[in-house]
Amino acid sequence: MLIEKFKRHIKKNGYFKTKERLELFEILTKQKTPCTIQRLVHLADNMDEATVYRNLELFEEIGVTHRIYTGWKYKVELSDMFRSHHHHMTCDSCGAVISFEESVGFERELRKLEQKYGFNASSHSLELRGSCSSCHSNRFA
Amino acid sequence: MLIEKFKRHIKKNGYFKTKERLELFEILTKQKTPCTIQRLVHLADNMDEATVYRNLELFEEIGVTHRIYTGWKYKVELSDMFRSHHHHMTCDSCGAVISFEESVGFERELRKLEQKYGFNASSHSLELRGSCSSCHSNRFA
DNA sequence: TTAAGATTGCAAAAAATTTGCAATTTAAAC
DNA sequence: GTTTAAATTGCAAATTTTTTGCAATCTTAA
Repeated sequence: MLIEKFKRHIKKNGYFKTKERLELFEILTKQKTPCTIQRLVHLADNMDEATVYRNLELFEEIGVTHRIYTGWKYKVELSDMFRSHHHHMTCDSCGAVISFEESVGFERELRKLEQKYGFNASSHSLELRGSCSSCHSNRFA
Repeated sequence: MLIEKFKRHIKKNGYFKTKERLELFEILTKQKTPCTIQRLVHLADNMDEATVYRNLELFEEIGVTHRIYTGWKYKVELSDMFRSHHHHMTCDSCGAVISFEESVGFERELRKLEQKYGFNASSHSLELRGSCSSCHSNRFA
């Protein structure tokens, strides 16, 4: 269970496992696409805004979540620790967010890159913007 | 000259070429790394904050700039129209931002991806986070 | 069960962004 | 060059987002 892993992770990092943190995590697990902070504040309506902010910061610090920039705002989603590694394509016309896994070929390119620059990548993000298949097939509709 | 191209682009889109816009553009051309909005507001200290915001929005709308999420904030930089296509690696320990061009192999993967999902990508961003060569070679210093 | 320390809610402050409007600037027509 | 209509700016105020201090509450480990 994800939630169990989360509890362990929180403890391992020396923090308390509070009902607010569990709930915020639950909310995050339910999201199909990355979520703005405002939306999370809204969804977590039984806890204080400040608590949401403080916990999102904590989550990011201990690697539970990460932020990505999709469309026009940055958004939050569970990190690879709790969700399989993936990237996004965002449709500028309908707003759809399509997640995809990265290819072996892409990983290989990434490794080449790290080698070339002596850079040690702990994470990476790849975001595409454009138009999804249903939007550009309806272009003249 | 970049600035000439910028002037033409502004006109082509039906907007006025004001000294504020020219100056903001100049500032952008001088940045070696992506810049937070706050920093731009600071650099453009002879124009009103609201003007900076309004013009950055305009620049984004007509494709002069784009935003990327680097480190912890999103930042603004000139788009491919005014700067050669590239991506970034950000060092989490010293904050250095290294720009790199994308490889042919990577482009190929991208095209495969578009084909697979019928997605028409008008732009994409790839951001790496991690530690740069000088930082991890000094890890034990 | 208790005590120490972490976390929360609340209220207020600070920071970031947006908006309305009068004054100014721009571009195009004369 | 003037003139004129429309776009843009600066300013002040409003709004929205994020952060902070602190007392009350909750969590953990003993």
